[in-house]
Amino acid sequence: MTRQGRLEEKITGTAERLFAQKGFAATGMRAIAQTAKVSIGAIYHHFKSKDEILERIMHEELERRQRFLERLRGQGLPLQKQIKQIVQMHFDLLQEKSDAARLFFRERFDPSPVLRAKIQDLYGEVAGYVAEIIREGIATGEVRPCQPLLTAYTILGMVEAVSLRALGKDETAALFMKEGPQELARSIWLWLHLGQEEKPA
Amino acid sequence: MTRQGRLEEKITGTAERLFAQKGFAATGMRAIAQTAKVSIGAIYHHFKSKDEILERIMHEELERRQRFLERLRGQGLPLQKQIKQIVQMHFDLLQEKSDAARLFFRERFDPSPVLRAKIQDLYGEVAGYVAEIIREGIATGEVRPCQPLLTAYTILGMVEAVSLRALGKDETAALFMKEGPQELARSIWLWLHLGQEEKPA
Amino acid sequence: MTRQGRLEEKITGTAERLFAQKGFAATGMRAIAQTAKVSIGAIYHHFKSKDEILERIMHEELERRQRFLERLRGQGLPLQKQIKQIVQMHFDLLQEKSDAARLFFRERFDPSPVLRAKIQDLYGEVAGYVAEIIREGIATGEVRPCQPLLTAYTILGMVEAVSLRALGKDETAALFMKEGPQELARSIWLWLHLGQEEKPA
Amino acid sequence: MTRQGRLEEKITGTAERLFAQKGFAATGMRAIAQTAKVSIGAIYHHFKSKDEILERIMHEELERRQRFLERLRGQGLPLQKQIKQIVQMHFDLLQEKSDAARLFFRERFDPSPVLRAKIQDLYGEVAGYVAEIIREGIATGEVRPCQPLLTAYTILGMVEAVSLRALGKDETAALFMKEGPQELARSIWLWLHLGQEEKPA
DNA sequence: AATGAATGAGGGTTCATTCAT
DNA sequence: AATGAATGAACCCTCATTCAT
Repeated sequence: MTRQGRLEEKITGTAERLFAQKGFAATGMRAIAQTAKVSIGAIYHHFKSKDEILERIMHEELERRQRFLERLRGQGLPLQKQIKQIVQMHFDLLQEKSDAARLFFRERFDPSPVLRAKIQDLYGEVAGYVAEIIREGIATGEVRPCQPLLTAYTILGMVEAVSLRALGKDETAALFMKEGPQELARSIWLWLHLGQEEKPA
Repeated sequence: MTRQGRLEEKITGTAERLFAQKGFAATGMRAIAQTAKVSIGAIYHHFKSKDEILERIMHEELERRQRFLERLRGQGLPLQKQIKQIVQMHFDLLQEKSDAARLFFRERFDPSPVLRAKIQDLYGEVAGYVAEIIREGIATGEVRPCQPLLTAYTILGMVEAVSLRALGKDETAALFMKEGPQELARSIWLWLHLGQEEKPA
Repeated sequence: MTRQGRLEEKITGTAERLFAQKGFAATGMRAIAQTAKVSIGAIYHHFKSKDEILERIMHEELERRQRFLERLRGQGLPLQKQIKQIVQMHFDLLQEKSDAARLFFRERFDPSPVLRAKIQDLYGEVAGYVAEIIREGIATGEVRPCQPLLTAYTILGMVEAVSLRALGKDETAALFMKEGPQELARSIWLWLHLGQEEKPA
Repeated sequence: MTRQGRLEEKITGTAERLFAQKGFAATGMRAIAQTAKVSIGAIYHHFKSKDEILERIMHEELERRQRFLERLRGQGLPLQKQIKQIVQMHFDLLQEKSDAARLFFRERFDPSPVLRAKIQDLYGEVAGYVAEIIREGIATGEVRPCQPLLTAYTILGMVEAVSLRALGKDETAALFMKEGPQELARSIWLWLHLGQEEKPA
């Protein structure tokens, strides 16, 4: 059992890295086998197909995010704190498993319809959760009136754009990785919160 | 000349559609040739490689945006109006050539390093233009102090996230396509414009 | 192991024949696979490329000659006998593996620069050994003074010209195959040995 | 007419060079067309096929040698002089049209059966002529007893080996080109002539 | 559980040649 | 006479996957 887990992790870990570096389509099973120092037969013993490897990696990554959101939901934190936490989670996962994040950015469209649907569902779930927060904020008067779901997508877009840039290797990327979370959380809160005073002005 | 142009357009048009649907890597030259009702040889007569087809499509699409921005620059519109126009353009092109847009969202990471560099360059130009607008806004006091280029990337990220969702086929997508432009333009303006009064608070 | 060796031999054997008949460039991998009743994939499992097949054939053939020469070297035969043996070996290998010999005559110029260099190196080794014999002959006074390496090349040229003609299917070829070895050995010895008495004349 | 000739020469000249450099199979029609600054259509207007280009080049080169031999035959020169002339011709043609010579060495086996037969015929003719000279020499006692045709092939082999080496670009090649003809002519004569005194010894 | 030899369809690309202009 | 766009078979090679061991 432990042995099994070890081998599977070795495979998914290697695949994650290679897929992130060269892309799913461009990474061959032979490359995975050789890099992971495992026989091709062994891979097929644990995974039905190449698609399944990607699926397993993505699935795990998605679950991680879902678990986080569920935990967050139960804590009843104030709105501003929740936003901060969501942004922070994004960057934490980015640093902790940058390959998985990179892979996530790349292969959002490529995989099998099943997996693609799964990914879009999760994305929708995250967006829905954020929209819910916004909706509540509007109700309590903390947030200016707006289309909640659309605004949620907009916020996720901002976070993603900055994350993506933060994955680079230059100084700007380093700066983004370091200051991105606070700056974004502050900006977003500002933006949601303050808008309401502006209209009359 | 006209004949040549026709054939090349037939090829790029078909390729654009297939690449957008199945992905660049998963689309074979044979598939392009058969779908476009053209011989493989003819394709290679006009394009050096499969990469060059993608390159040409991307190049044209990005040039379209550049041309628009240049025209916009010459009109001397007020800042808020310019932002609105840029967001609107994004959505217009999205509706007019949804395949190209979809393709652009996919293959930003996949193609050969050369092509990737080219795409990033052209993308950088668009971002640069937006940054320039922001810079001017800061100078006139209309925009709160910020790093213009990074803010530009953030804005493009917002627009992209909403655009991407708008490409779907459900109700939400329709809603985003319809209300996205105004809502985004308003949001972005708000965000850029308002921050400055907040700091002292 | 045995299985592997069998398959590789089947491939090289078939390739040897086809290359010799139609030429390296004109022989396709499909033709080799079909003739050898082996899948294309199997060929590529054992050989990195088409070039490598040729390389392996050539290498083996040249090694065969090298092994012979090494054995010969250890026997300490008189010079005239050694020459006779070398010529005889040439013709024996010609009869035993006429395809390989034919192939050798063709493709000396065609293959990739890398392979060409390899072939020339191995050829050079054979020539070097002959040159060594000549050098020893000069030292003992049995051979007239001459540039040993160049004389070696000349000798190999003589043998090759006759061999090549002997590969045909007519009467002359049969005659050459039968009388070539003795006649050549006699001629070469004569040529090397006798020159020295002439100069004074 | 003159125009035609010019264009055809331009094509054969270019092809000769390219075939000699990269080999017949590896040289494409497009490469010939571009290098010769001629359209592909124009080539096909003057030559039925790629094979025909090679055929025309070879044919011309072969005829050149035949004409020489016929002229030589009519002159009734002494044996030694004839050998010298034949060797000299070989080297003259080598220097004058080194590409054609190189090509001749390469593509002796590759071309169509028709052309291959033609080449072998000429080779046989040259050998036959040399054999005839030897036969006469034996009759007059100037040459030691030997198998004339076999000896002729041997001689041609020597000349070829040295020629081939002389086509290189190093110092040895230069030396061979310069001294090869005399040295070879002397060696061969020596060899043919002197052998007879040896046997009794 | 684990191996890696074997499969063969399909990949992108090149080629000599044709033919409408 | 001359052009070069168009053809499509064939090129070498890679691939995910299977299966006997």
